[in-house]
This record gives sequence, structure tokens and C-alpha cells, in this order.
Amino acid sequence: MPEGPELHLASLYVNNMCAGVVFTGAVRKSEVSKNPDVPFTCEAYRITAASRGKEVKLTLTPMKSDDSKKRVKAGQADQPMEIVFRFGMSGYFCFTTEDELPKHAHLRFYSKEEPCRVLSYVDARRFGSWHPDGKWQPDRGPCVMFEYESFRENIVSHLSDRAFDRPICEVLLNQKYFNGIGNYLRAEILFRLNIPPFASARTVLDGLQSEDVFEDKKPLNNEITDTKTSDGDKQKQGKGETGDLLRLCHTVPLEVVNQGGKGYDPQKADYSDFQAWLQCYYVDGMTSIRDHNGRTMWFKGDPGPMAPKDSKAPKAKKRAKKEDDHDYTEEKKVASSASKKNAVKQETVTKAPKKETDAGSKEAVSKGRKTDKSREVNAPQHEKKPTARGKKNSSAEPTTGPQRRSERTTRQNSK
DNA sequence: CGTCCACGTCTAC
DNA sequence: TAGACCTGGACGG
Repeated sequence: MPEGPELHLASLYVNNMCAGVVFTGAVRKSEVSKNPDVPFTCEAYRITAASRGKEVKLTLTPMKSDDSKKRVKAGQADQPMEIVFRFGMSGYFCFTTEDELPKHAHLRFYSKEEPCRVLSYVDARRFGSWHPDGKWQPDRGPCVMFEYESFRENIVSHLSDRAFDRPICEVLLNQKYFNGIGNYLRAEILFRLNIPPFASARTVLDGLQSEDVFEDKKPLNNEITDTKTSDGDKQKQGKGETGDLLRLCHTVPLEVVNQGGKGYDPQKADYSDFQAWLQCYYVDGMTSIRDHNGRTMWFKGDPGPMAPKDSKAPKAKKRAKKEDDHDYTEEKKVASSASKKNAVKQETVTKAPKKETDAGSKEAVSKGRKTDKSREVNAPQHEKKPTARGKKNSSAEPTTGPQRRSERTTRQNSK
């Protein structure tokens, strides 16, 4: 759910769902949350939202009342309050009736309706946070989607920063420069330009200008153009019709925003559109290894010179999840309508069968459970292919559906 | 039932 | 550069 596009869609969701809605009372926090209390109580207020990179800001605005001039009741807010949210791995906003409150609704705003509805910040894993100070996190850079010019300028003018000493795929997750880019976006962006994920960031970015020379070019074109125009070595990416790396850090997230979350029918909201949109992340036939921070990097072809030498390949499972959680597409609609859970889309990545090279034995993974990341998995050196696991359906390709992208499992071995 | 994995930061050796 | 912080879904036994 939460990379720049999802945070922005969340802000649109709040603005759509809460337009015209009057909220009242105190802002309530769940017992279990360690985030700060939000000291705001008001007889009547409205809520609006805005996003910047991977943050969303809610503005609570007190409404004027006849007696507002006279005396605001003690403890009642008369000034707007702003709260900045970061979504962690599982945060999202949801507007429901009180009895439909989802599990893990950690911060709640109650409407004045009867029966009332509640705008909730929901976060199962609780990695997300909110900050009543109302400030965008100071060290985060300009939004890749909506502050494009300053985003470019910020990078071009700081290329000497040691932060760019690292592989481009790791720098893309540095929010000081790429506010809004996350794990699926970095894979999609690098894949489209055929940039080895572990190529030096500075080398890849060197020479790019603050001004986007593709500015008035046509928006984008999904062709993968594997034209591979790279005869020479100096592949200064950026040719072709898509634009340079920085431009894609802007346009690719916007493609997700423009999908609006998915189909036209909010009730059916499933994630097949999003899955169909993915060209690399978690896509069958692609390769994946863990970067130096233990995050899985999906790509195709040459990993690049700075690839972790010991590099481990992530397991290889199946996948039938939903990428884009939460359907922020619904325009306002009565929250009470029955929403049936339609079956979730299944299908998916069956790992390509491969010969499992690993010796199996080797040093046992003595460290037991670690944490979210950094699992030591012996990687078959040559082709690190995730081991195959059972395959489910999906074998035959429906004549109609585009399904999993590129069935061209062309294994373009690097060498 | 147990293991592995997940759209992200944070902070402590 | 490791953990820490969390819950839950998909699989495997």
C-alpha cells in the first residue's frame, strides 16, 4: 500500500469521502498505539488532506459557529490543527460507520452524523506514525510526483553527497532525495530504462540536468523498448522516448496515481489492474536478490558492479496478494452499502522452474529467526533462481487476459 | 502448527 | 550494518 502513489491516493480518498462532512468531539487513539495523543477537540470541524512524497497531512479546521466570536468553550479548538502521517508498511485511511470500524484503526475522527461515521487511520503492523506538529519531516526531499522541478534540482545539485556513492537501487530508497519512491517503484523504474540496479548512483546520474529535456515530450509510452540501443558503453540513459531516470521517478508513480487504484467499479476493487501494470516487481521471469539493506531488489539481466557479492536470493514463494491495498477510488458513496468481499484475485507468480543448485547443506543457517530482513539464504551462484515451489493454477494463459506480463522468460544471462 | 515474506523507517552496537 | 518494531497471509509438513 504505501509508496508515494498510495499516499497520494489516500489524500484524494480523504478529500472525496470527507467533503461536506462535519466532524465533532475529540480525536481518539487506540489503546495499543504508541503514537502521540492528538490534543484536538471541537464541536464542529472539517477534514482535508494533502500528500508530499511518502507522507500525508490532515488538516482539521474548526467551523465558525454563531457563538464562536464570544467564547469558545474551554478546551475546544478554534484554530486548525495539522497532523502528518507516515504509513509504514501497512497504513491507510478508511471512512466507515462506527460499527464497521476495521481492526487496527489506531486514530479516529468522528463525524457529527447520526449514526456517525468515522475516518480512521488503520495500520495493522503499526510501523506507521503520526505527528501533531503538522510539519513534513524536515529531512525528506521534494515529492517526486508533485514537486518535480525541485526534486530534480535537489539531486543534480547534491551529486557530490556521499549518499550517491551507493548503488542506484539503494539510493532510490533514500527519502532525502527520492521522497515517494519505494521498493516496487525502484524496480519498475530501473527496469524500464534497463539500468543495472547495482550500478553506481553517481555514475548513473552524472550529467543529468536540472531541467528536464523531455518536459514537453509526450507523456509516456509503455513500450518496454528493449531496443537496447546501447552499442557504446556510455549508456547515458535517458534517450528513447521515456526520458531520463529522474523523469521516470516522476512519471512512473503518476501512472499508478492515474490508475486511480483500479477499475471503475469501486465495489469490485481488486488489484488485478495494478498487478497487470507491474512489469518487473515480483513478476515471473524476473530475478531478485537482496540489496545491502536486506531489501529485495527485482530486476532483469545484469545486476551491476556493486551487487552484494555474497548476495542471497530470497526464497521464492508464490504470491497472490494484493499489492495496492485499499480502494481509495470510491468517490463518496454511502458507506453502508453492503460490500461483499469478492474473491481476491489469485494468479500469480509461479517461480520459473529451475534447477536448484544449492547444496543444501553448506553452513546451516544457524541464526534462527532474525528479523524482517537479512535472511541468509545460500544463493546458487550462477543463476540465482528462486527455487520453484508448487505451482498453482495459472498454467494456461487465458486467451484474453494479458495476465502476467511478458511471458518472454528470456533468460538473458548476463554472461 | 511453523516458517518466510511483506508497499518502511528508526536507533543502537 | 544489524536488529527492532508488528501483524497476517501464503505455504509446507
